[in-house]
Amino acid sequence: MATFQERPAYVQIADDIRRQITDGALSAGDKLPSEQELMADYGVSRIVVRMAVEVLQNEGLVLKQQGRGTFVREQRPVRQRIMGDLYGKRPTSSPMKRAAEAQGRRSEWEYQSRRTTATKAIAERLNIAASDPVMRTNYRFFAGEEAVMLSTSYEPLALTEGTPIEQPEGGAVTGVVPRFDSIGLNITHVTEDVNARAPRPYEAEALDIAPGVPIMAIIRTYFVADRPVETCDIVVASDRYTLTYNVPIPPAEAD
Amino acid sequence: MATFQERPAYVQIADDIRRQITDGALSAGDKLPSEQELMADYGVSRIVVRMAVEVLQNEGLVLKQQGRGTFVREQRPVRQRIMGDLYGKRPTSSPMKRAAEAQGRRSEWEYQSRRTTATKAIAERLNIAASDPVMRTNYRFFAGEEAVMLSTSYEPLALTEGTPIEQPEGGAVTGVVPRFDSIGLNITHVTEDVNARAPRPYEAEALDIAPGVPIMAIIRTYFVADRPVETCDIVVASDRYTLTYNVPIPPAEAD
DNA sequence: GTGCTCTACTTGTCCTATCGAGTAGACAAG
DNA sequence: CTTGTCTACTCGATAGGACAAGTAGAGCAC
Repeated sequence: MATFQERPAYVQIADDIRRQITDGALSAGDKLPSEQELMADYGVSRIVVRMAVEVLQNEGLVLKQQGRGTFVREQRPVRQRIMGDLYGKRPTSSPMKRAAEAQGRRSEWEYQSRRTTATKAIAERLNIAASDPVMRTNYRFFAGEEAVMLSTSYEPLALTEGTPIEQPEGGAVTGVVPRFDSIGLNITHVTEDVNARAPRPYEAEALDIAPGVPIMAIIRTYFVADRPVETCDIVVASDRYTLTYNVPIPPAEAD
Repeated sequence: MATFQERPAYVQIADDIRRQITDGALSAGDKLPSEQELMADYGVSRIVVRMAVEVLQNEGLVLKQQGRGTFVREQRPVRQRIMGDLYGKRPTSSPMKRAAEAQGRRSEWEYQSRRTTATKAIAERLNIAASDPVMRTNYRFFAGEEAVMLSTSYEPLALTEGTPIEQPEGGAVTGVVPRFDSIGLNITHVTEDVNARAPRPYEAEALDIAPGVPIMAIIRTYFVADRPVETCDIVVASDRYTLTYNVPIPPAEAD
């Protein structure tokens, strides 16, 4: 019997509009027909066209604006965040500052540091005991007016307490590597665990993230040999940032 | 007058359920109340509870299943894809194979190679002329039964034509680095540009991606000094993979 | 010209309703 | 005990309607 299962109308309409976007019949900035027009064009009720357009918005292809209409989104992750691209040079400032300066932008950020104790998850990442004291710093990075990156860093106070770098910001030296260099802890490598997910509501608000745009969540940890000295949760909007990693391939060993 | 703008009912209901999930009142695998129950609980119509639950599904927090109910999703990116963690050893097989073997899984993949010409975008990445001949290979990688990664690689035929590695797969040597080693091109480094976005419909189907789960799109390019020799588009589901990068920090230069 | 209001158009929110389709458990038939 | 069927419950798709709220342009008052 195998009744041919017809695909839902809203899916077919979404497919049709998506094809127009990928084919270029509709390009970035163009206005889609209004809901009334789409209802007439496809001969369906309003809920169907709303579901179709919502599919496209969740795919990040269009942006609905109340009172104005629905518009094809621009696809443009303009900024780059570069890791492992130091060309053999040890950094003398923070990665954020370097990336901004490389693109001729002023870098600006807000921060708030606070003494606290490690949660279980943070303790595990720093290889310390849960409830050991840490310095937690919340950052908001800006490019011009808009916030582009959120970050929360954790440093074990066992390492920094009483040193000039106990406070991550406001001292003479900026950047994790130079700061730890200044107290004789020479960072050897950094790991980044990258994942993507939909933004939490407060992240969407803080970073002004459009519907349908996921965020990239980075867990970064600095090491001195095998000992973690700083770990950090970073959140960036995927429509504004591309993460770039440059990984050297070591030469073959001589046997 | 400043009429206090009450937030929409469906947003408030979504907030309430989200809070129950983050607080642990509802944990992974738990079933949410049915739409009928939620209608009664909150005193709203069905469309409102459906909109509320849809918000949560788009955030990746719950999964709706027709005929069964709505369930809190598990948050568990189990697999890791590790780059730059070679501990000084030049790889002798593909990264995919190494990651699978490190976790005790068999690695399996399908592929299809085809001679074609470079598109403008690919030509730019390989630093060749548009419409120069390239070998394109589509991959689907599996872990057990499920597909976990899609990949499309491009190699300039100007480099490989007539050599034993003209076909990326099926030869004696596997993995990009060993293959190019075998024809005397010693890869020096690899760059990866990472971005996140909602899956395209065919990607969602091929990788069996649940609603609300974004993908990570990686552009990987292998270089011999400054010359690109292979470039590749990789797509992985963000609920199954974490990308891990290990970046060495070079020692300070002696002045 | 400047500023205001009015209006038409757009999407947002929410309602009642109906039928379809997938699931799972109860239960009867074998 | 196994198998098939029936049924209650679940979410999916769609119709048609109402009013709210944001936008932009026309046109009027100054």
